[in-house]
Amino acid sequence: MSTKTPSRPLRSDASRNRERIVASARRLFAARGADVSVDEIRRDAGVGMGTLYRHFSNKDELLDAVLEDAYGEWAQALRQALAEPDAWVGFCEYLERALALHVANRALKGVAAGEGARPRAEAMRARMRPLLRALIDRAKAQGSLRDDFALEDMPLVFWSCDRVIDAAGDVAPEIWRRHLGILLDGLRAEAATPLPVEPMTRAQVTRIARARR
Amino acid sequence: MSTKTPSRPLRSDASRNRERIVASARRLFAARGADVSVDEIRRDAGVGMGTLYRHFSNKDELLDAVLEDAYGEWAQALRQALAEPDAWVGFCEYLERALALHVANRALKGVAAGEGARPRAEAMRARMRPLLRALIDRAKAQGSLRDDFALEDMPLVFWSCDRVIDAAGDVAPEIWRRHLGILLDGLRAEAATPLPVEPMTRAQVTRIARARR
DNA sequence: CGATAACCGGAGCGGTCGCTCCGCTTTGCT
DNA sequence: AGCAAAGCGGAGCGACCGCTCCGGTTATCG
Repeated sequence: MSTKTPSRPLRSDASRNRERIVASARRLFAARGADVSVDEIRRDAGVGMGTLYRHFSNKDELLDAVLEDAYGEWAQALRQALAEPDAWVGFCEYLERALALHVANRALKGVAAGEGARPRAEAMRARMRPLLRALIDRAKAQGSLRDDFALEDMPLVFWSCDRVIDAAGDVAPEIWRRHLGILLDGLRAEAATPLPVEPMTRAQVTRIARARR
Repeated sequence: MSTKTPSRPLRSDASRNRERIVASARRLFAARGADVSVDEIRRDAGVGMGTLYRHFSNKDELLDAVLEDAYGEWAQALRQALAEPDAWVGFCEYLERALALHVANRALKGVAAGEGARPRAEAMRARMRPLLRALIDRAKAQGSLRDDFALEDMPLVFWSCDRVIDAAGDVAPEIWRRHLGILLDGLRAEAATPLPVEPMTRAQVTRIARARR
């Protein structure tokens, strides 16, 4: 009800306040993740609670709106990776760029795996899925990515690296690159050893995402 | 003040209640992790809040006491791993057994990396550290574990796998084995590619642990 | 058996959180 | 200029959390 294009344009004070909320939310969510409180955001923006909740019907909607740019950068990282002539390099660069975005914007945590009730994120994942599949297939065809890697293994990589980013915080802000390096060494075709468990099914991935909201 | 051996033995109702609290806590913490509320535990045990807090001066102390057996099993997994003739197999089995314990007892999450103010856990880590170093050095000497792996990389493995266990929950309860499999493939000496970042220092690991409580 | 210290339960405190409600103010059209 | 509608701020709700406090109960010992 609140973010739909209204019949009348916003009153000047309203649109000004909306911008201030978005700016504060963007800054605070990026710096400290999705569990910054709405109260802190509205204080930072210098508005009341009522003002915030007239523009965004709940916290998830605010998050989703504020993250829209980040979704775009994420999608661009994927397109750039596909443009890379070497399939393996492209695959690695995708992960590096996507995770660098997670470092710069800690509210992105969990978005790759589909957590939160955030329709824009859902839409982005749907658009990206075929590209991601292409990236993976291309690297497999090249013989560089291990053949038993599945699209549904992607959440493992993001869960894993996101956790390292979160845990290390400001104390070891670059250590996720080391973790990703080890993981990538394990994803090379030459390193492959039979894995003890089949990948998740799409249904499982979806159920896990749905359970986390 | 509460768990020290008292001058007098506990009154019969007191010791009975203590056992009920420990039993409930063990079951609930194991099933759902450390953030089960103390209120739920005391209700499950059928006692009042006062009773619980006379026996354990705070939640962390209850956790630490209840996890003591688990610490023992963990240490035993490490000793068994060192007894294994093949160094690499020993290394792998240590991780598999330790993480299987994390699945059976979700309150163990974060213990490997030193989170929480839990003295018994701290003591166990101190006792285990030299053994762990031996396990790693032995596997490196054998030429199976990559040479640039450091003791301080261990938290990466536990953070990473714990996160997968947590995320997958009951939907894909075995998928952590797949993740660990990929990670282990990346830890093999033959798979090693130069890593982009130095391992954490001991000081960093300590600071991270201290920050998380 | 009666005294008393130890033990009991749970209401309630002070703190989070996301979110609602409503009396007052401002804006922008007429 | 006047006025209704739109927008405003923030107190406060209800649900959590870990933990404290205290009046009533009960086990244990002389």
